[in-house]
Amino acid sequence: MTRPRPVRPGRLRGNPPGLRAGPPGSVLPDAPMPGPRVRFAPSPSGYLHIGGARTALFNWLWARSQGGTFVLRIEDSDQERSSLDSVRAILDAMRWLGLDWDEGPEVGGGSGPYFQSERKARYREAADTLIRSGHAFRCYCTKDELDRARADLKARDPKAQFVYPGTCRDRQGEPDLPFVVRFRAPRSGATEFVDKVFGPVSTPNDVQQDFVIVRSDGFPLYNLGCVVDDHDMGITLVARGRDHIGNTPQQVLLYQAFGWSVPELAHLPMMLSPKGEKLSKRHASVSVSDYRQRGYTPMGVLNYLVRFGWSHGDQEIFTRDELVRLFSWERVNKSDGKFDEKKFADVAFEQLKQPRLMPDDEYRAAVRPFLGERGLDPVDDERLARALPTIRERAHTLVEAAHALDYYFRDPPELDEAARSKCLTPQAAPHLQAVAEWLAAVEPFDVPTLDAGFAALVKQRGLEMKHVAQPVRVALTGRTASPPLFEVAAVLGRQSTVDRLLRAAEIARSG
RNA sequence: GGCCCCAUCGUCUAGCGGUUAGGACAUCGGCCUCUCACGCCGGUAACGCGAGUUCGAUUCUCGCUGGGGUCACCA
Repeated sequence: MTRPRPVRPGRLRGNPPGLRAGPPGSVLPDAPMPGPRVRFAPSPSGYLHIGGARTALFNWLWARSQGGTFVLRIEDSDQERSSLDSVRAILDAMRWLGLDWDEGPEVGGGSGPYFQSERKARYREAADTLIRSGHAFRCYCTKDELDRARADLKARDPKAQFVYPGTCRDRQGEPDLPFVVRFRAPRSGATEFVDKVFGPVSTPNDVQQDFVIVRSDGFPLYNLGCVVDDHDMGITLVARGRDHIGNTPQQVLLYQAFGWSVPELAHLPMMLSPKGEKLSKRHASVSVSDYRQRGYTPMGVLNYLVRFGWSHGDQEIFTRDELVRLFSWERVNKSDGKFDEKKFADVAFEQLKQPRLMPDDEYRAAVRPFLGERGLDPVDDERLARALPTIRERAHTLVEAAHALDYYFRDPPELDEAARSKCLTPQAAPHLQAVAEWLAAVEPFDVPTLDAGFAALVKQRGLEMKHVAQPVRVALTGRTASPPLFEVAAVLGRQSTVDRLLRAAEIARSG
């Protein structure tokens, strides 16, 4: 159901030749795809935030489940805060998560450009339309004047809320002064919309003020850019975090002023910090790339995120296709939730652990970079394939998996000092020697035979299993914790197993 | 403070008038065992409060309380 979309190489900005759109607002005749058009519109002022990823996911799921179109738009109208590095980081994280976009940076599409910084003329044109129709006006008040007025009011009445006094509402043109464009907000009545998640929402207009839609530098403000782009790009449903529900009335007002129909709206409950505040990096890792580095898988991340506000009975873990098949707005919750790293870790582990959800070959490919980070590269794929089943249930992340696999690929294994001093003692030396000699000759060299033979050997020497097993474990793995002894030995093979035991016996003898 | 929104275990949630209020994480016991895990069994733990509506409210309505969001030439 999910369609992998090859991403075209090329310039980061703009569209590949041939995909360049006509004037904004037009749709290429050969482009139409049925179904809803949704978008994710991050602001490139940092990494991809985990909450943003959740928003992107819900949009993506809706597009994919309906055979619609997922548009990625970069809201970089604030030049101060935007950076190309951030754009790269966001695109990279989106791809890693498998949230592929049908239109947007690097893939083009029929309603670009997809960077707001390249659409300035269009916003200006839209603002002029509003000025001509009387829905907006030029305001020559400077930021300093307004700030001063704000401060004065605050001094007189600390509780009062400053609202733009309408100074320039009916002022005649003063061509040589810098200006912002303000929307002429209604002062009576109410603005209403129906949210797919929250239902009807109504806000009285008397709390509305003449909000700025174009800055003095000519760049649009969020509400204008958002409305114009969503309209021009043919967006049929806007899904975003609930922190945006408050300026939705302003956007509705803009749609009405333009004479455009309002797209469907769906606001998502917020992901709050464990303490119930707005989630920020003070509380937890909030960057998608952090989880990638920690050895979480894309589906591990997505599974945690999707249950945040959406559910399907008691099911906890889903495949990508299941999510696409099952997702619906009816199942989206209204109440905010708190981010829980422990639960996140468990969901990620659950996803990683089950071969049904993470096939062995995928797992091997995913863990390789982490082995590489440990200096284990290249590794023998055949051995990796045999080693993997022994550690899967022991590794909660790919980082842990790489650690758990380490001694299979490092010869001799790294010897933990505490393990050495505790287990490789002079008393243990003869036992290690005996086990080595037995293993050198035992036939066949397989797990059941080895298990049985070892038990017999221990008994014959009048010892207890636990006293011999640990030295052997340290000999084979360098550690006191590992998969069952002979599962390790079977992966290592006879030669390597015997070598490690003899070497350990040697170390043990010298104390 | 104005406006908007929300309300089931500590957390994520199931529930859509009648249930011993279910699952998962976390937590606490126990089992399994060559270590570590995995797994399994069991325990503690929730409908914020008050009015209605109803034969009957966790579920519907209102109020209260609590929590969150938002009030920029950020998005």
